[in-house]
Amino acid sequence: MQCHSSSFVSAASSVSPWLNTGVRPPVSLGSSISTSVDRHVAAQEHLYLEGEIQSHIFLVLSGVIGSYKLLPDGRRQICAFSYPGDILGIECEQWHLNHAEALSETVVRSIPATAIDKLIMSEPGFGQALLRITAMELASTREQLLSLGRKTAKEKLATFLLNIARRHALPGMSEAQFDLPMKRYDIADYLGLTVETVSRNFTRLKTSGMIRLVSSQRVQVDDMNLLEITANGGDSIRLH
Amino acid sequence: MQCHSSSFVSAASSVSPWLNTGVRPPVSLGSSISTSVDRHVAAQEHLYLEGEIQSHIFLVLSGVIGSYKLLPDGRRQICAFSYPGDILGIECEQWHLNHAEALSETVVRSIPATAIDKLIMSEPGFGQALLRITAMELASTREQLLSLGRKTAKEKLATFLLNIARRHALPGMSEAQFDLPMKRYDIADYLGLTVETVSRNFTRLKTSGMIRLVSSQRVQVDDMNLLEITANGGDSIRLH
DNA sequence: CGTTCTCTTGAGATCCCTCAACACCTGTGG
DNA sequence: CCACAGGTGTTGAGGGATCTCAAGAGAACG
Repeated sequence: MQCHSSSFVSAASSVSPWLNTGVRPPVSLGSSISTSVDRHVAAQEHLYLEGEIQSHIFLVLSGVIGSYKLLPDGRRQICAFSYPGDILGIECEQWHLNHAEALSETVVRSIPATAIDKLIMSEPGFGQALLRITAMELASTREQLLSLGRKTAKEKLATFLLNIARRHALPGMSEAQFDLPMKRYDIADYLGLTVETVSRNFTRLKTSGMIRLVSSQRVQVDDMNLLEITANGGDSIRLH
Repeated sequence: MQCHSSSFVSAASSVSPWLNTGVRPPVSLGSSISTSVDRHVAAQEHLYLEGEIQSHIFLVLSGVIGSYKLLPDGRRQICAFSYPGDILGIECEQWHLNHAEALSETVVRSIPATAIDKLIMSEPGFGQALLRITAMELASTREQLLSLGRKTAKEKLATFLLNIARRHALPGMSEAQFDLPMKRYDIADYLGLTVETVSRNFTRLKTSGMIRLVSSQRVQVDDMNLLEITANGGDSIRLH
């Protein structure tokens, strides 16, 4: 289930000021990492478990990985979905602080931690790239905090769909239609809701004319504008 | 209201592998930064606003800073409290992605972004220290996601109090009693609740014998063990 | 063409929110 | 010294969004 690859990500990030100066180019990691390995991961298979020593970091090539935490009684919170192009597994400790599970059939490129360490020390721009990746992850996690803490179920779902739509709009692809690579149960655990509430709110978004479900896994956005307004709570009449 | 200081944080972090090898020392930033300035900030005063260009990063010396996001209708989510010793203001963009407000009278050391950039490029261990700080911030934000998404009000408050107690236990201080440097309203916006619910659950924790309120701002923990169990949902009988 | 998994829909229960009143504290001015 | 005002915290009553429990509808697969 493994095939070797000679390079990690093609473009190397240059050495440049991190904070205040200069343009911030899209992040891409290091130069050639001869030890990286592409690995096929079946749906439901785990990449790592909480508490395990962090031996690799991963670049998602296809599919989705869910990083999640559990409470003792089984309640689950998915902290992040990692889509193709995303990096996961960078931790502040030597062991992993959450579980990582493939939510669909997935291919990841796994890079040994030792290789990362070498690059950090040898290639000056590499550490900056890692910092930028981590800071971006932090920013989107904070965005998710706002969603979990202060948005209604309908707003949460609209926000989630909007984010996926935008991510799909990157190349020349239409942002109007896309696949949801994860199950309703996973969406629920990401949004801090139950499956039933997620399903009910899909229906509400359909009824409001924002989206259609081509299939239960494929979404067609009919009114991107209204979806965006809904995501930010703009359709509710709240005075404050 | 400003007094100059000659150094930022005394200890310099050394150049060492980031990921898998070696011990991970407690983080401390850079060597002498001659341009850093200590600044007194009144309660309710803002350090920066969302969208502003990021000109400085800040080290909290005393008090608390709240980093928060707003929805158009005024709903607020505090993403993080920054206590003495914490760094805030590291962003993945050139502008700030959230507001930062002093929640009590506060003193911060502000370091110009230009100085940070110089250190990143000149001192090899510095970028690693920033990376570790950001990764730690990400880890605690994910912990907060679990709280917001999956915990009950009582569990959220217990988790919050437990975290503060642990933070205060660091030197030789007792973790049993401490001040809450922020208002109920801020705690509510941090936990995704209303002030009333926060207040009611303070009462519930009191009634359960876990804590006492010396004053409304000062907490005495009587049963740390039970508090911890409550924080992780262990006192509710849930089978799953 | 069952079996299983997933998704949707319904009905009732529950936790938290909303609205409201009151208690407490502090500072101010009479 | 007291009256008052404003900010803060607590408590109560009722309502509503989401959860729980339950059943049925679709889709995937051997």
